[in-house]
Amino acid sequence: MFALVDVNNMYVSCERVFRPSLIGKPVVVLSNNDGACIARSNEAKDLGVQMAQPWFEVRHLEREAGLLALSANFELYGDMSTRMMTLVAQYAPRQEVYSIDESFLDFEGVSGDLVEIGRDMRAKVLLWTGLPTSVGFGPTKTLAKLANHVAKMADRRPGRYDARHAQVCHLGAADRATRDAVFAASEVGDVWGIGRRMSARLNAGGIHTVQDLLRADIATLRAQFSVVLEKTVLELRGTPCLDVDHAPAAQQQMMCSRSFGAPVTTLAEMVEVVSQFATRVTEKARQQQAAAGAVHVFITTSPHRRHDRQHSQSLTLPLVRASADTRVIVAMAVRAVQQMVRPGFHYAKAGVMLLDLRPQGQQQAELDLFGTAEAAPGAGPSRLMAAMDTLNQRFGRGAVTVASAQHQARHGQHAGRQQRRSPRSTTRLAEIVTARA
DNA sequence: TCTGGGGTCCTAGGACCC
DNA sequence: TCTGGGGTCCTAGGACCC
Repeated sequence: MFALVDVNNMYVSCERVFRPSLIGKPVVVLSNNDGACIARSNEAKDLGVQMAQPWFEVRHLEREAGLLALSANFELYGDMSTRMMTLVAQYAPRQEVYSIDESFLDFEGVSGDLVEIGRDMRAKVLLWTGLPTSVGFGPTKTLAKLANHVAKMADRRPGRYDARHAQVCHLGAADRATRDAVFAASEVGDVWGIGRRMSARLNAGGIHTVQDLLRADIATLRAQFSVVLEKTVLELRGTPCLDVDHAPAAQQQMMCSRSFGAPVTTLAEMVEVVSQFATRVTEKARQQQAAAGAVHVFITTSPHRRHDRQHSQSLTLPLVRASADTRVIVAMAVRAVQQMVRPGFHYAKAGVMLLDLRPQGQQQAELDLFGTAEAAPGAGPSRLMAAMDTLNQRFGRGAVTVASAQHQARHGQHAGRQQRRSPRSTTRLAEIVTARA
């Protein structure tokens, strides 16, 4: 039996732990430039705020309805996530950390009443971290996900699902009538793996609820959609197609991208920002002892500014030798933007992606054919890069960087607006919570 | 004025192989 | 006149996830 445990409205809940006055109020957490809502409290959802909705569209609710907005504080969320994951891992032999706020647990071989175990786990996470969670159990990951959705909705929207499912829902133990009631009350779009596009197509074919989907002919579904949907339906029927991935393979790619606080119009500015992104993503690669085989860079104007001339372009540059050296990656990224940036455009976003990641130091001997060995600083863990990482860790990001990123590091003009960020209470001593006597 | 930042997997089509 | 067929690998793009 599988469980899916996740934190309700994760980012908002993290903020509430340190600012209890936010409890019960409509709260959103904003993306990097304070641009869009990336997390909403239930109260904010009830006001009609949508996921990823631009802040300027809902800003009027600040006055009209007391909506509160905070800048994202990922350092805090990441740390809270680790605490919560460590706690729930103790309840089952195998865990897959699926996202910052979600974890699959495999209860194979565990005896006892799972609903009771789920309630105990919820209570402990709440007591020890302050984070409210929902727990769903099912014989497949997809059913555990659905059960989790039911647990949350039964708590939030009494009437849609049986109140007994609130907070902890076990679809694997439910009798047939109970399960059917859940399937009939769930829309296909509520199912893990069925997004907006597929929902629309399924709806057009008369399939609206999970019950409809389970009654449909699976071969036809596979032919008209894909094996992905076929697997999803099999999982909903109780046939496991997906296992808990407790030892995930190393990442294949990683990215650093950002929308700009102000449009970038010149090559010189673009070189600065992209150098910064390249620096950051290479740092991340080194943390995972990975080296990149290729660098992918993209730049784009804002598709939302309809009156602007649009330009989106990307370029992938292969590396002769895999590298995790900031100088090498920045040089490639700069070369890419030099080929792409055109005058007269207002660029709104750019990103640097490292592709074809492999363990650092794993070099193929035949590449030395090119005689690049002595000029290949990315070949192993470089002392220079290690020193740079240490300095930046101690003195703050950007303390030491490559020259082309320097201007940005000093001025941070494209670093983005983040005017509403809360203290990083659990990871910075200087920002620790003060209790009044 | 102002619109997130990460990832994964699957498929189709082309290049290339024998 | 008539010009193979099957396999693999790679890439781009699309769909999904949070």
